[in-house]
Amino acid sequence: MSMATSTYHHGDLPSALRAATVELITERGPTGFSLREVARRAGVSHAAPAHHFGSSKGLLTSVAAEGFATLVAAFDEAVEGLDDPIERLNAMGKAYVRTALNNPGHFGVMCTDELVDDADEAFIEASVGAYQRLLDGITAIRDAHNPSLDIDAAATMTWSAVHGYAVLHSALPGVAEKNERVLATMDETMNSFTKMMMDGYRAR
Amino acid sequence: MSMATSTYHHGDLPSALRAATVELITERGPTGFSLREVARRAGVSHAAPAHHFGSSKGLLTSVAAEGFATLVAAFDEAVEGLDDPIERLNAMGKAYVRTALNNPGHFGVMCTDELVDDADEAFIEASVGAYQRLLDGITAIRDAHNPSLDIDAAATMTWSAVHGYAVLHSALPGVAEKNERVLATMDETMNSFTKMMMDGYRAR
DNA sequence: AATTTTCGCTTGACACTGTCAAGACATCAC
DNA sequence: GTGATGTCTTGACAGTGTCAAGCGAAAATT
Repeated sequence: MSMATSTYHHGDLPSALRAATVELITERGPTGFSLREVARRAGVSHAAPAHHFGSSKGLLTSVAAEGFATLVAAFDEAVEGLDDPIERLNAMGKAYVRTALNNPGHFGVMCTDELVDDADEAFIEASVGAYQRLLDGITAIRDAHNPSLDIDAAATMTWSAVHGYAVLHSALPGVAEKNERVLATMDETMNSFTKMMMDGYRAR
Repeated sequence: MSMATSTYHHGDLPSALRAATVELITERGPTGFSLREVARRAGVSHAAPAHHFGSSKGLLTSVAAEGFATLVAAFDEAVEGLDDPIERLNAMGKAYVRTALNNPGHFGVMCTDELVDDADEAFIEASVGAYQRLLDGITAIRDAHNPSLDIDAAATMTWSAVHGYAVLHSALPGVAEKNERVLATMDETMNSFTKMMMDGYRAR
């Protein structure tokens, strides 16, 4: 047989372990993560994860890469059909915060870089892919509104602002209460961000 | 006798434990932190920290509070003698990033909120004190430049941008190499941030 | 001055953690 | 069928946070 998700004894243990990891971190936060508890939830022995991911860092890195891939997909979906560069950047900002708050298990790992192996290929590819989306967005704004815009500075500030907002406003654990409230007001906040930043990015 | 720093057997064990914690986290990152290793470095038994701080969370909360107090002091020192509101906010932004990168042991704990007890009094006081400095700075800009500026939105974005910048650019461990390079270019980056944001905050 | 209480800290134990080496065992290639 | 491969288990190791009990010095009380 050739089911994509079926390999050997378990079926697709790596994916099951990632899923259990996300579930566990969503419940207890990155601190509450434990390789053995993940193994327990996946119904395998305590040393099974190490076989696939080497160490706990390997597993978390894989989860982080998955998170960045999700983010990239969210970016692409958010800008679909939008032409105006400012609208596109605004949509990406909202998509970033929304993805972060809706996937707290992933997000918590993605942005605590000491949990992650920066040299991992899949991780690098997904994360630079995400940043590239932002750079493209800023470049489009430069082309449309302000030829002398410093793309790196603008990109750094944009990413910092949105990332900082998400970090400061995502609570983990205890997602339900707080994150939903933030999501409710997030659109308006992002609109403010966009307006304030765009006034700066545009030529005067 | 009545030496302020001398209490009992050790002298001032709580402070010594905080110092050892900062040292340890600077070396190995928040993940590498261990209550027993801290006790070892302070030269006391493995359960001594719990006696003063209850749990590892208590110790880390105390370290975080110390970090916010340091930040408040850095804010106040940075704006001293400056009158122009924009200059003052710019100086505060630089002070934030500088403090974060120069005190990575503290900063790492301050901004991973699951390590910290949000209900701790000293922690609350120090952290809202820091945020209040920012609010005051934004308010001054509103008064001087733009009566209709939304203070909360501007404050959120400012804090997010600066915090996000610090988070994304502080490496831990491995401080020496990276953080110094960031610090070298940080002033210029913060000036860009200020310029871009101020164009947005000012009335058009 | 003697004695009790208080407080700082130690000791020992518990269940838990990540990682490593060795083995079991199903599948695949041949 | 036989060996090789890769998946997973088992067992052990040192290390962890936290708890209960105990020790001994200082302070308070008498």
